[in-house]
Amino acid sequence: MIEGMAQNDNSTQPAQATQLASVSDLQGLPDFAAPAFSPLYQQIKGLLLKSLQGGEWKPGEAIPSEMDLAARYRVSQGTVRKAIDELAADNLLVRRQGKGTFVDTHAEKHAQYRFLKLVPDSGDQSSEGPADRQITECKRIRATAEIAKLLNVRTGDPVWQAQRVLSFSGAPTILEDIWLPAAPFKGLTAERLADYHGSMYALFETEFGVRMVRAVEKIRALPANLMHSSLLKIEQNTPLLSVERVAYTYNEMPMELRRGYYLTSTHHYRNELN
Amino acid sequence: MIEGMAQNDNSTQPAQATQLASVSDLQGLPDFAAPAFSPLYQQIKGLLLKSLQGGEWKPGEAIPSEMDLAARYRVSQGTVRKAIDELAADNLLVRRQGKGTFVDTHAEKHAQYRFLKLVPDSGDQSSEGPADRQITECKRIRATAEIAKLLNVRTGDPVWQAQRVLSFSGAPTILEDIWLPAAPFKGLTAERLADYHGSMYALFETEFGVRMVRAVEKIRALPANLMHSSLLKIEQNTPLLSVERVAYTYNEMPMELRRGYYLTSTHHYRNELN
DNA sequence: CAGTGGTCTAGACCACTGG
DNA sequence: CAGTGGTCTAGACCACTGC
Repeated sequence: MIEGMAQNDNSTQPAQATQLASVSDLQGLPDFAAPAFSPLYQQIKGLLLKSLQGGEWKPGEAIPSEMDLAARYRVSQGTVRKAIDELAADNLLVRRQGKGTFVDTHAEKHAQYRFLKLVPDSGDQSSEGPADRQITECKRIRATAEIAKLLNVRTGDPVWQAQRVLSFSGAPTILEDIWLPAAPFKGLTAERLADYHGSMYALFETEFGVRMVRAVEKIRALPANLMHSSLLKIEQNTPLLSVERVAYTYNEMPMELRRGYYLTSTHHYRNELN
Repeated sequence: MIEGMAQNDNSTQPAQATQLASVSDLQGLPDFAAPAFSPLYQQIKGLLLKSLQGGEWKPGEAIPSEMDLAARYRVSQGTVRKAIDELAADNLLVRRQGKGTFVDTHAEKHAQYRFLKLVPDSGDQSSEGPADRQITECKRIRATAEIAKLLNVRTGDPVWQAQRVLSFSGAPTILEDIWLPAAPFKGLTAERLADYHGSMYALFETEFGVRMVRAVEKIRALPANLMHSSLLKIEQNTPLLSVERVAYTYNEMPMELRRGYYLTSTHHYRNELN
């Protein structure tokens, strides 16, 4: 099927965008639905995405060269290039001049804290040592309606519930409650969480083949309750930054719910707006 | 000088990247300094940026067509295109197929709340009416050392200090303290702030020619003090989201310091991570 | 219909990496 | 040195806008 796409009949004329049979044709959408023109490079992007999801190329590995992909899909290098450009912009791929294009991974220095935006007030991330991680809980429970909805599973489905405390320079600073659908994370234990050296998302990739691609956070201020105060060693009602994060893998599939409580006396959440 | 750049001597061969005399040559940097190769399209981007800063094209206006710019700079359309692509990605320009490329502006629907990430918990931004804005203060003061440093002016320099309260559906929700360097905002008054229909950044553009391009926020949780509680009509010590924002115009020049205090009982700060 | 941005190709050369 | 991504060009045609 790959072979048949976007073939150009006239070899002296450059090929133009060729429309594959679109999904809407098969679904019998009404005529007033937009014809959904999609340029060639978007279709290529879709095919690359499918290969990434399917695990044809694993995190950290190189994908075929632009020339190879151009040959495979029967399009020009420039078209492949544009597709890869977009995937690189989405942080799914990483280009390295002279070496190749690689599947991005959380298991690398540059992406160590990709989703953690809490930084010391000094601004110097490296001034403080690596975070000390303490797993305080890891058990299998049944999803409440609320959790189930956010994780896109059914109420009562099995999910992992974990809790951990992160300390910087010995000071407990972050408390996190984490929920994961049980199925994709079969075999998770507190030990594996505790023993792993690297970010939690790197572990998800390495041990379970689940790559987080995107996340959405809802941030609030709220007073520390009894649990917060005892685990973070602060007084009750101390204002905490509440960060509810839903992380998604490919296909907008939610794979993690994380409720973080950040102590912001010596750190702050840093955000850039463009 | 524009005419002389990147001229191609050989008309049968495509031109290659031509290196203009670089700044470092003039500054006599040591030899071990990187030669700072910069591709043609980056140089074009720089020239476009200079025209934007210089006000050659004003917010909302169309810039010359890609073909015109290619002719002006003596490069191919593709090279201009790539320069514009980057400026569009930075939200400095907006492309509109069939119409042209325009200087982006805050004075438009799609950018109305570009820097305000507080949304109602319902998620439906349009469910609540437009914010009710109440200016509670606008006066000229002398910059404290702290304010001066963030605004990149000298301690004691004149700055505007304004305060306002935003209410959604009648409920006070946001309190903002705002500091602006006095010089670029000559003639600001509480009336002008109050009377203007549109975002504050749109006013800055329209009335003072100051276009905010980028901003950085530091977010914390803190307890409401007396002032917060009275202006937002809440109890003291209610946890508030504290959002300190520094907004920059071209050239990384800070032009506004804004300290926002958000009530997060019915709203939350929404952030997307990629 | 002309003019704009958007897509696609083919081919050349440059910059960088590693054997 | 070969192989990779990065830049640049020239030219063609497509999609969209507005007169």
